[in-house]
Amino acid sequence: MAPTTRRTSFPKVLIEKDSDSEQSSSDEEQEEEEMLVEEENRVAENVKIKKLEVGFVGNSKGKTPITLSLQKVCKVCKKPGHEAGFKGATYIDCPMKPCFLCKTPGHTTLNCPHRVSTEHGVVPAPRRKTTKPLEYVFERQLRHAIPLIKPKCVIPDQVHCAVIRYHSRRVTSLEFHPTKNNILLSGDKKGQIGVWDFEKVYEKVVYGTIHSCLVNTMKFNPRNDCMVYSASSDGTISCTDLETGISSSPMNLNPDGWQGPNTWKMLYGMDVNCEKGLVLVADNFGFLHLVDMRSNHRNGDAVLIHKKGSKVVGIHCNPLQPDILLTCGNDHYARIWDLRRLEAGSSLCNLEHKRVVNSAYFSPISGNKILTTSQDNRLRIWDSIFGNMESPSREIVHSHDFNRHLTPFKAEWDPKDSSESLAVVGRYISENFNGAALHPIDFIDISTGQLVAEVMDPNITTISPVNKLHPRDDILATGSSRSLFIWKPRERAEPIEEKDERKIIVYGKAEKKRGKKKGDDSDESDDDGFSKLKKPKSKQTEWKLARCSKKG
DNA sequence: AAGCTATGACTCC
DNA sequence: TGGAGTCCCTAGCT
Repeated sequence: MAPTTRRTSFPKVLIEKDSDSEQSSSDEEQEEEEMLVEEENRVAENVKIKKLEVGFVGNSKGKTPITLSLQKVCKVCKKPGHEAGFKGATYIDCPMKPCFLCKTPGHTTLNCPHRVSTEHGVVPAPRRKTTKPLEYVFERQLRHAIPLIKPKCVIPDQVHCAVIRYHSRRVTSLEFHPTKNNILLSGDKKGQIGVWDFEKVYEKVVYGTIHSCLVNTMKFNPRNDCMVYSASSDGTISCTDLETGISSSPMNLNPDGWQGPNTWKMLYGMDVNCEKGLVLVADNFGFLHLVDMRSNHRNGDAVLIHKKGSKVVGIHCNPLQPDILLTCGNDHYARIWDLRRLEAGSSLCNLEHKRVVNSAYFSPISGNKILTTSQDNRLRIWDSIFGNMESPSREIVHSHDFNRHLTPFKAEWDPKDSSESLAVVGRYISENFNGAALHPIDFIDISTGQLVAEVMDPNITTISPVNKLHPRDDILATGSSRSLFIWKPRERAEPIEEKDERKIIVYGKAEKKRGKKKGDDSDESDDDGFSKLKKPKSKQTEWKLARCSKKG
């Protein structure tokens, strides 16, 4: 049989035969075969072809040897002549594909005009002059509250402490305690919720029975900061007492258990409307549900707020007007609603995106701006909800690709920034930092698109999609894979001493494994994290061990 | 050390 | 409309 390989699926191993006794059954196949041969010949000049005799076929008289050509092809497009992948700590794109960063064809990430170097590329959306009365009111009444001169921002750029492999699955959500400055809550893919005092580092609790899968959002009860609401893909909202770990379920959308994927409801976006005493939560079928905080029971019927059957991933109540609601989801829209007259199709505004919208947040102080993160690798900013909402005020190209194995990236405002221009978001594509492929966490001035800072640590080689800035202190919390990190400004972060187990705690299986043969690791003890090329992933969590193993 | 797999959006037919 | 197939930088385990 002749190989019936399609051109688009060029094989890594070709079976060549010396005899051409068999003809292709169709012209198309023949043509394809010719193209393959042509390509092979062309590439043979550049790429070494190893030939390997593996056996014999044919009749008993003259056995014809099968020769395998191990020809190097691009793992992305399966075509020869180039190769995509890591060269050391630098990733080489496949030139046949559109740019991995801005998604436009004609160039690769390496020479993309939007490549993060000193600044992000900004695509200014057309800013139409409007004479809307609301915008006028905004200019008169609100603009003065926003300082024109931006305050100097302090970037938490050094890891202060960490718990490695704190969770048994990847971290999906983070939340700072509203009053206790040192408490960080973290939810994971398994449904566990961690409570960590990051100043006492070892003081941590993991509640493992609150949910059975992904903790998508956590919000504190504004009237009782000991209680936290959590929305999960198990279809429940839980209300948990952080002191005791005892939780109740004010809502369970899957009371009959698993009846198949078509009926299983999952809860994603959630927020609290303190004025009305409501918890608002949305599901994967496009519906919004309300829970009364006093009675801890459902309030009214579900309302369809996004395309039926599509996932609603984000809900945010306006900080100044809690009845104004911002939602976003898989139907490629962020939508603004008025809670006082909420019904299907009654949105005040629909903000169109090219792909799924991972998050949409009002600005934290005035509530007048909107920042969205979309899977088309763009952050979008609307400068005034009273202004022209037809198109965003700015689009910032930023690498935060969708990847089914990662928690979706969400750009988050700095709640302390009075100018409402600083946002933090993890970066997907890695950069070669002194020979290590690292995925930094970016601080972006969303009023200009400028990259204010990119923070990274040689020990964190995993992508950090979950980030939260502290409501009062200059602290950044990061969830990266199963680990948590607390960042502080370099001048204020206590340097982590070698052998310092007070600041970096390592949990998990690999530690035990490595612990047994700790002595064997002595030959790695000169590993400073920057000394090699792209470090193996397994090195990520060897932080403490790498430091501890430095002796003398 | 290579291979497996958890898993989701999107496109195509 | 829905099912099958595809997919570029994952992370962790065997």
